[in-house]
Amino acid sequence: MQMDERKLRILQAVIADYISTAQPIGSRTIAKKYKLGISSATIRNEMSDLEEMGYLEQPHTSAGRVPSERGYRLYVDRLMQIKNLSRREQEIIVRELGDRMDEIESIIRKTARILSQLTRYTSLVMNSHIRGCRLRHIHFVPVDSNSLVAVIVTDSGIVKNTIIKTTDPVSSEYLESLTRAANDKFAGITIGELNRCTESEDYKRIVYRYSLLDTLIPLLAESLNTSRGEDVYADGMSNIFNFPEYSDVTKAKNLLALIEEKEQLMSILNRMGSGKGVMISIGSELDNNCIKDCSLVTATYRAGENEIGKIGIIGPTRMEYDRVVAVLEFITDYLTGMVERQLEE
Amino acid sequence: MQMDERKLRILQAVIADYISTAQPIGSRTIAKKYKLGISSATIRNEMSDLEEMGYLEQPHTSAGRVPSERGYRLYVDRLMQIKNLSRREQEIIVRELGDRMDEIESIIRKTARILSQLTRYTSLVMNSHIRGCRLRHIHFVPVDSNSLVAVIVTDSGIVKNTIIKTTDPVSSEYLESLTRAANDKFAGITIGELNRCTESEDYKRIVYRYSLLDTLIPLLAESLNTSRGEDVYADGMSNIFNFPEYSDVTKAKNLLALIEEKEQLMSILNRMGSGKGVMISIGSELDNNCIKDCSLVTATYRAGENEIGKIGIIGPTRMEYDRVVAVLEFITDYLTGMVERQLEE
DNA sequence: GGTTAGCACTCTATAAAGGAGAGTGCTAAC
DNA sequence: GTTAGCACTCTCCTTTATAGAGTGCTAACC
Repeated sequence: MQMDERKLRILQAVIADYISTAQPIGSRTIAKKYKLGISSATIRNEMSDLEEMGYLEQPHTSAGRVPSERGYRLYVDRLMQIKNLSRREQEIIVRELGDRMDEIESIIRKTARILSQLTRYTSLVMNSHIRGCRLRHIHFVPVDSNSLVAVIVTDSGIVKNTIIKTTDPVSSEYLESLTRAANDKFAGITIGELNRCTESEDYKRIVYRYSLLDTLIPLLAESLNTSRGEDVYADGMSNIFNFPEYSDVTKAKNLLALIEEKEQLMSILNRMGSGKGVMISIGSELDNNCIKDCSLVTATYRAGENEIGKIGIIGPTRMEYDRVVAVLEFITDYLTGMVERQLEE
Repeated sequence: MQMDERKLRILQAVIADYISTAQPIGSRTIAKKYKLGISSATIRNEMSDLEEMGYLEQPHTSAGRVPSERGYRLYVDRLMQIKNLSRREQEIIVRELGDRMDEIESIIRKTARILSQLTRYTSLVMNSHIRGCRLRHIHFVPVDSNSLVAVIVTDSGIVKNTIIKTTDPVSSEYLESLTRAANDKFAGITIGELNRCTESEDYKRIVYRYSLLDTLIPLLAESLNTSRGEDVYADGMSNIFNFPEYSDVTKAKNLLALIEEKEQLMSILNRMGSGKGVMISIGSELDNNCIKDCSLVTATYRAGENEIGKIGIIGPTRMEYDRVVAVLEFITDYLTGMVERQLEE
């Protein structure tokens, strides 16, 4: 059995119809709705072939057909045409996100909100490790006699702060000179290098003068490098109830529980690959039992070569892939542009 | 018709049983399970009275009875006995939360996680406006030529940062002197006063020397005072599926959608009152149609007289109030203690 | 007068039975 | 290779019957 143009067009019609109706599709429906110039009987034969080839499935003998994971895979790889966003949708994105880098936390939330509103699915936004980012500024700010805040500004405009407790009291004057010294020495290196730089001659010289740094820098480096640096935010979770596939409560619960389990969710997102363009994982490709009837579509945005974060949409395998891909591409480009403008300054 | 001891005990039995079984309770069940020394027929008569008085309801003629909102209200006000947390549960809380004030964001998440795990309901954690908190330190940290971060540390140890864009380039030396000047003048006043202080003579004098402050302080004050200062975090949303009342998908969707709608959720939390002790709102008392079959139990934690935040549990009106109240009381006390230790330092 | 046993009655939930409808696969004709 | 026709299959919905739980009422009891 081999694939031909007509089979592809029938498969495309079945998938398009199933995505919009969630009902098994019969040969007559295809014959009526899509003017393929062939009768339902012919379509019936072709659909039977497509089933044999593994692209369609039958819920039961006398029902229509439903795309299989393999069918969706073929669809997203070869058949679907990515729709451009309407002018209005683009305007919404630009208006909501603004054109300047704001606080990272705020961008994450806004992005998640827009994603879920435009797609009507659940959106995920993850900010990655900032290991690869370069330190633009570091500031030590006193809190009380035994604790201080280290404020880090990276070249991509990300601001982070970490509370650090010290054993001995520290004066604010001392912190000021510490700030100056740290900026002199560490500005420009990457966060990842902070870990390793404790070996360098330069470091030893400066620690000799400012002994507290020897405690601070490792603490800081650790805090920035551990999982705390990574985080994932979800929005539009109630959207999952828009789809009949989640009228089964246990399925809805599974999905929701997974989304709340940030650790697991991040590992799934991290497995998605971070090449340029949009990544799609369908059903069992996700390799996680809780979401075996879900699809995940993600895109990575970056500053230069550094991955800054991932955005994604999770929903039923019967997903409007064309639309979701379009939205993700647009928003990723927009975010990347925003970061780049920031870098240029 | 008037209430007597026996009616109260029957009501208590009905509510306790309904909370654990979610099934309408019949007179025979009460007679068998709870040794009240009276027959089912007597109980039947009493239950009929309790219904007439508005404390019980009948789903249909030949079913058992279910507590009404009024019944729950009486129960939480007069009947329930708050259970103490087990040693093991207390240990979990202490272990997870630690004993020192960490970053506020991290505390919020941990608290939400513990709350939902211990109660098996959905937890809410809100941090309130920090208007009433006093400024301990303010620091301006350069980001790039046209933007800076204002880092605020309050006396209760809360750290906040806000990105501020400036029209003209600012040197980091200038920011340093600005930081010194601002600390001199503003340390010790409350965040709320930041708004009003622009009228004072002192302020005018300092602005005369550091003209940029005239732009920064209002921006900062606004950013700290607007809704951004308030935030609410939810955890354990998938727990709602543990309860048969949410096997109806539209109900689950309603609740979930409300929890995602932070603005509305905060206004509900803010309406809850912030007296000492635990507040309970049952069903229509919440005055919101989406959650008219939910109950919300909240507690406020504070530093001195300032409200720092609220923690709460939302779930079906058939809620284990006694347990939830115990958990909330314990955690609020614990958080308050943590803040106070911080203040003493 | 309050309490209780007994019983008829009501209502729901569950299972069984009987179409209606949609879709298929096969055959035979084009 | 394509198509019309048709018997067959399977689900879904409605109807019907039945079991079970619980009530309210009455009459007897202490």
